[in-house]
Amino acid sequence: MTELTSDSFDRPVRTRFAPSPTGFLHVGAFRTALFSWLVAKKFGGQFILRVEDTDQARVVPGSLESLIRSMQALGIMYDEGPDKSSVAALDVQKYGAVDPSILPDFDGEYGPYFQSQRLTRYSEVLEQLLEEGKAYYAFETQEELDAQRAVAMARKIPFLYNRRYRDFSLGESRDRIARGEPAVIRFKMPVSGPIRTVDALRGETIWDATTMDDFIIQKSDGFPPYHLAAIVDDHDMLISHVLRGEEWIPSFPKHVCLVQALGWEQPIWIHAPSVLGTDKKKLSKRHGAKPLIGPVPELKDGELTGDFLSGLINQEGYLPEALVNFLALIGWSPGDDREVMPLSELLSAFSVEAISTAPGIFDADKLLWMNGVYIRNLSREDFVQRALPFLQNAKLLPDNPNIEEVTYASVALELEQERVKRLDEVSALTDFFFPELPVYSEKSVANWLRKGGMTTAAYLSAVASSLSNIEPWNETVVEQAVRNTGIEFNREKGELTHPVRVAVTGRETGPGLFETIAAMGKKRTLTRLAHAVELARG
RNA sequence: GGGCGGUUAGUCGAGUGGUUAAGAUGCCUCCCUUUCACGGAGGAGACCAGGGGUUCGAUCCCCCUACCGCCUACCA
Repeated sequence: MTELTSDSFDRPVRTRFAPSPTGFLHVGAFRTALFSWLVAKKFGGQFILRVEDTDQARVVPGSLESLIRSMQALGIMYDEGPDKSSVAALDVQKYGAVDPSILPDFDGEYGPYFQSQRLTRYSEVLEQLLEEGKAYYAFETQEELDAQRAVAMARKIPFLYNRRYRDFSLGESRDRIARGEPAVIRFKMPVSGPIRTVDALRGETIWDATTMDDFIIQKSDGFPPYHLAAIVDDHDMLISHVLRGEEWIPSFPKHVCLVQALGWEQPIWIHAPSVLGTDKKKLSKRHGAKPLIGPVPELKDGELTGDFLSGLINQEGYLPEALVNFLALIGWSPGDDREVMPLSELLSAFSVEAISTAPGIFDADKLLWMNGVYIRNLSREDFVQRALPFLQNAKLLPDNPNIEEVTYASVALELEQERVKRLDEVSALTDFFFPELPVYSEKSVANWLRKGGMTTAAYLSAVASSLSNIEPWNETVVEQAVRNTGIEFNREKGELTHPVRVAVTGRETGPGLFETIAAMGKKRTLTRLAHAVELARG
């Protein structure tokens, strides 16, 4: 088993997250990025963001900005990666505009960090491989390959490229290219024998070379595919630990052979387990995963559609810190029974060895619980600060509220804090505070207003008149007044409070009755009481 | 079809050649409370995927099978 501590590894620890800008950042990809970040920070190393945009056709406008904003929101930022100038050099049409204020001024020493800007470096490597006879030009067209594949499929035998051009002379190939013939470059994999790979978590795997073919390392458009670009960049960027998703395991031997052919030292390879949806299928942009930051236009059959997906953080109201905590626990655990752990604690508890090899399911119920825990742990001020925008989204608060409006909303918010599990719930929880009259739920009116009829009407009138005289208007005095009236009417417990609650809030559940009344103020309370008296009379 | 990876309650997961197999979430009950939520106390829920070995003894070690997943592109 490869040693995993930084002491046993003579290079500084550097890890990377290397997404392709083909959509929004979702929880599955982010979980793996988080693991990478944790490894780097655990050993005082650097975390790099590298954009894998070698497939130019799949670049989606806006995905780059969404990616960076999400990482920023989650507090998992890169030490090296896209900066103002490298982003400015991008085709705005293709990548979408990126607000420069979210970008760092400098990218780092090993850039550029966009693969599309590293083409000359790939050519160098390709040239070397060609010269050393470790790679070769191949002239099949896409159509020819497709046809061959179809034949193999029909005969139910595995398709392997026939290596037709493996031993062609380089000179002859170059002539054909000079004549304008399109070609790709393929890497010479061993034709037979065992290929050994070592993963830090899963140990050694022996692969049979006869089941592998000579894969493409330069496409006919001149771009390298992932297999080549990632290997070159990981080397050039001095990546010490390549931590990626387990979907890369099948191509692991290709990467190991490439590194070997180039005479480079293997990084420590770590394949983290997938994050699955409730249906046990891997979460992906196309399957069940939601964006961290939204809204994001959905990509359907390669086309952007108007079905905007909502963001977990800014629209559904999950706290970034709760998300980070929760996600860290999918595929990793501290080894004891701790679960609610802020980032700093996650960092000190983290270890590569404790990463699991088994995929984990994204359990939305448990996330909801944990989000509630984090919301309750927020200071009142912090909670209000974060919740206010959700009230504005719901139009309960104007876009430019005055001081009084903010103060009133803040008090309402504070009363609901311990009940909130997602920030977007605050509107439904506090909406009755705002209009002159709340929406009276039919059920509540029937149960607590109409049922008592004239008796209830009399009781509520008495409550109203008693409240109209009190001074000062605060929770204690309000409670005293209501309770005294209740006693006069021989009411206690629910009989005493429920009709009043329904009268002033329109519903049966909510924060403490007296603090609610105190918060709403005298005018609003009396207006509602008067209305409820009418409702009770039928 | 082939290759690879995975398998401890619904879910997340700890764990060890001998344990009553942690804990959390979700569910249920009770307590607290004016209600809801929070909090507190309990409860149900796992033949440790199945079958063979090895062993005095296997959830743990080995083999086989099943199931699930991933890859099988001039995508990443």
